[in-house]
Amino acid sequence: MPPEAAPTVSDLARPPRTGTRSDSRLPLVLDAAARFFAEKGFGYTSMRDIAGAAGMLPGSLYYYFASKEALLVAVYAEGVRRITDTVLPALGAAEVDPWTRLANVCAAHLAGLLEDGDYGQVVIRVRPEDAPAVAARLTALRDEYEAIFAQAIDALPLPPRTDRRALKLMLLGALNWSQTWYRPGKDSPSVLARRFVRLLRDPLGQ
Amino acid sequence: MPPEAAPTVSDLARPPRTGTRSDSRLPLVLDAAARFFAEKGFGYTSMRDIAGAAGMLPGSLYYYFASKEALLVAVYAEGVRRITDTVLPALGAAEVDPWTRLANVCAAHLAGLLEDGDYGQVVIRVRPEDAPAVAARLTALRDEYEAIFAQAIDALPLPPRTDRRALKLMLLGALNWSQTWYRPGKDSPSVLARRFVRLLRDPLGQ
DNA sequence: CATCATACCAAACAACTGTTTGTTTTTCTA
DNA sequence: TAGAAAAACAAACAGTTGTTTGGTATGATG
Repeated sequence: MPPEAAPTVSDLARPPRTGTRSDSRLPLVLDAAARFFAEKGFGYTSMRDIAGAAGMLPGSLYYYFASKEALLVAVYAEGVRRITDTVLPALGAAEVDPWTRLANVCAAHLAGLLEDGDYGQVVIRVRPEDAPAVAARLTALRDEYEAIFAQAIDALPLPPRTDRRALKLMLLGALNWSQTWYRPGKDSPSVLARRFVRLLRDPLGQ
Repeated sequence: MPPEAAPTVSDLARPPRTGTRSDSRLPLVLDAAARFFAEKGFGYTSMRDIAGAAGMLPGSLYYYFASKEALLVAVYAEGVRRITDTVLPALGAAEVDPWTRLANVCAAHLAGLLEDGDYGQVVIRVRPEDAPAVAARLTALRDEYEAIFAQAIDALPLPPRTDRRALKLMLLGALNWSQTWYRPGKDSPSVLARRFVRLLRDPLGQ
C-alpha cells in the first residue's frame, strides 16, 4: 500500500477531483447544510431540507456525498477550518502579553462560534455521537482545534501547580456554552471574552 | 375563569388525578424516557424505543401523555426537581463560608448532572428548541433552577464592580459543558467542582 | 356482585426518512 | 463539432416516525 495523504474533505465527495465544472452547486449544498445543521441540529435536518434550499432534488445530493453523515463531516471540517483561521492570527501575535492574547483568542473563538456564520456553529452544536459512523472523525477534528486553543493557555505565566488542563476545560466550556444564552445585539464576543478572562485573572477571593 | 394553580407535571397527563391504580407503569415510562432522552437526545428517541423499554406498545403512551413533547416536559420537570433537591441542601448550609458553599453547590450540580441518573442529564442535554411546542415551558423550568444557583454566587464577598452575572454564566457554562468531556471513574464531580471554584477564587495573574 | 373508570392492547394511518437506480441535460475538452 | 465526463433529474424503494381509533382485560368501589 502506498502511503496516503491525510484525509481531507474531498475524500468524502464521490467523484475524483479531476475536472470540476464551474456551475456546480456544491457550495450551495454545503452552505445550506451548514445553515440547517447549525439552526436545527443534525438529526432534525432532512436531506430534503438541504436539497430544497440548494434548489435541487434530494437524490442529487448523493452525487456529491455518499451519505448524510459524510455531508456532515464536510461541513464540520470546514467549520473547524474557519474557526482555526480566525483564531490563529490572534494566537500568533507574539508582541502582546499572554493574558490579552488569550482574551483575543477567546474573542476570536466566540466570534467564529456566534457570529461568523453557520459553519462554526455546527462544530459546537452537533455532537459527534449523533453521527455514529463518523463520530471518530468529528471528535478528531474537534481535538485538533482544541490543541490550538490550548497553546494560548500554555503560554500563560501561571503560579506553579496550576491545573492548566482544568483551566482549558473551564474556559472552553464557558465559551461554548454561550451558544445557549447568547443573543446578538447585546454584548459582543470580544466584550464577553475580555470579561471572562478578567474573571479568571483577577483575584476574586480576598 | 377561576384562578388556576401553577401548572405541574401531572397537568400533562391526560386522566385527572382521581383514582390511580397501583399497577400503573407510568414510572417505568418516565424512567425509560429519561434514559433515552439523556443518552440519545430527544429527537433521536422514538416513542417505540420508550414503549419497548417500558414493556408496552407505542400507542399506549398516549394514555398518559398527549404527545411526545408533553412526555419530555414531564421528564424535564422531574429532572429540574431532582437537581434542585440535590443543590438546595448545599445552598442552605449557612455555617460554611460562601466560597466553600459555592463549591458544594457546584459539586451537587455536577453530581446531579453527571452521575445521579438520567433525569438530571436531560435538563442539560435537551435543548428547548428541539421541542418547539413546549420550548417556553422548558426554558422557564431551567431558568427557575438557575435562579437558585445564582444565590450561591450572590452570597460571595466579591470586590466591588464584579460582574456577578458574567460569573454565573461562566461557571454554569463550564459545569454544564462537562457533560461533553466527563468520563466516569476519573475525577469525581466534587473534585472537579473544587478545582473550578479554586481557579476562580485564586489569583492567576501576578 | 355489579359497575365503572383505569390501564392497556392491536392495528392501522399518513407523513416522512435516507437512499438507490436509470435516465437526461449540460458543460468542458480534444 | 463530436464525444466524454459532470451534474442533476425523476421516480421510486423500504423503513421509520408520531399519532389515532376502537376495543378489552383489570382492579377498585359501591
